[in-house]
Amino acid sequence: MATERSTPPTLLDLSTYLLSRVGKTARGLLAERLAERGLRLWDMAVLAALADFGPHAQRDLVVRLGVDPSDMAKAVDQLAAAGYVDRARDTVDRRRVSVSLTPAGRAVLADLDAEARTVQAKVLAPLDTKERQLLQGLLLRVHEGLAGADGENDGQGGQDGQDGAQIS
Amino acid sequence: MATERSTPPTLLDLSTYLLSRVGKTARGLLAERLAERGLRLWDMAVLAALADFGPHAQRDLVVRLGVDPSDMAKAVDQLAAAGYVDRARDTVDRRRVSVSLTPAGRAVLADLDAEARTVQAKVLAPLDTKERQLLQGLLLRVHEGLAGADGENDGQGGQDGQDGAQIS
DNA sequence: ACCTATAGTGGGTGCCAACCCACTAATTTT
DNA sequence: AAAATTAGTGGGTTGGCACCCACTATAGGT
Repeated sequence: MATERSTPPTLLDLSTYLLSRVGKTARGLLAERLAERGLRLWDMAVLAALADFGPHAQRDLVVRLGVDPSDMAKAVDQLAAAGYVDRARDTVDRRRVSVSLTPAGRAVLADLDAEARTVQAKVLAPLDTKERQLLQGLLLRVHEGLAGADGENDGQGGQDGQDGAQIS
Repeated sequence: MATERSTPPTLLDLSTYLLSRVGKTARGLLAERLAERGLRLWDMAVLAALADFGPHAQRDLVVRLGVDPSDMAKAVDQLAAAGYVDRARDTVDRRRVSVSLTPAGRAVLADLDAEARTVQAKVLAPLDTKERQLLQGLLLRVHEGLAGADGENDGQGGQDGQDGAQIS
């Protein structure tokens, strides 16, 4: 029988395609794990930001992660409900809400990180250690490039422009 | 002022994250271009499949690309309306609809391919030619690994399982 | 012919990401 | 102290993807 599941070479030849395809799979697998804990991908991003940079005003999280303030509010809300972060009004500027990681939050993050690495191992299975590092390095540079050159937000009519620095 | 847009190192250290992030950007940029022509990412996949493997019964496209038959119907419908593919009932088995690329379709595909390469150039800007090839090779292997290892459609309980070979 | 299986379609669902606006509360400016 | 600005929220919209079911038309087996 002819038609097995095979991707058209035209596509396979496009790094863009591979990137997008593999990326999506990776994202999907990870998201699946996170979902088991009732979290989404960028709840993890928030936790990571707090862990790496310490407590943030919610506003700063918004800036750092490039999400809509309104969405951030929802995310933080959820994380607070789960006990992973604390929300406290800033004493000096009482408009601000200072968000900080709880021990539970730190623990979950470690957990998620472990999960991520498991997924990673699965996804990158065909590569040996050296190659993985190579890939990591290349991706990192590409990522940095994107962050910098993101420049021309031509704001085309599109209703779902994905400029920002979204995670999920 | 402190908080500039910087991604938490915890995340940057995860290839999974980079993959997903960069992949998403790539996808986004490409999708944006396609959208200008009223196409979506996997309209392109359909065109590519037809170009690479010749006319397909719609059913075979479904198998090859791993999409829902119903969704394929819609996609083909749209492509046909745009004049990029021809739909003809198979003379031997009149249940089947044979889908083939029109010259217009072929032209658009070439066009899209060019667009994709433009996007690619932008995304991979930080890398030199050799590195791009390296990346391409690594991704290709990872992709193959995923295709193979995904093995059985385990039909996990998940509500949005992303098994298949989806493009978009 | 009858029954079952297969190809394609149409309609509709749930989920999630990304946005946007209107509103409150607190703060800074004048 | 009024006006303007900024932080956070709540509510709701849009669009895409993946999925599923019911239905028609055609084939094939017996």
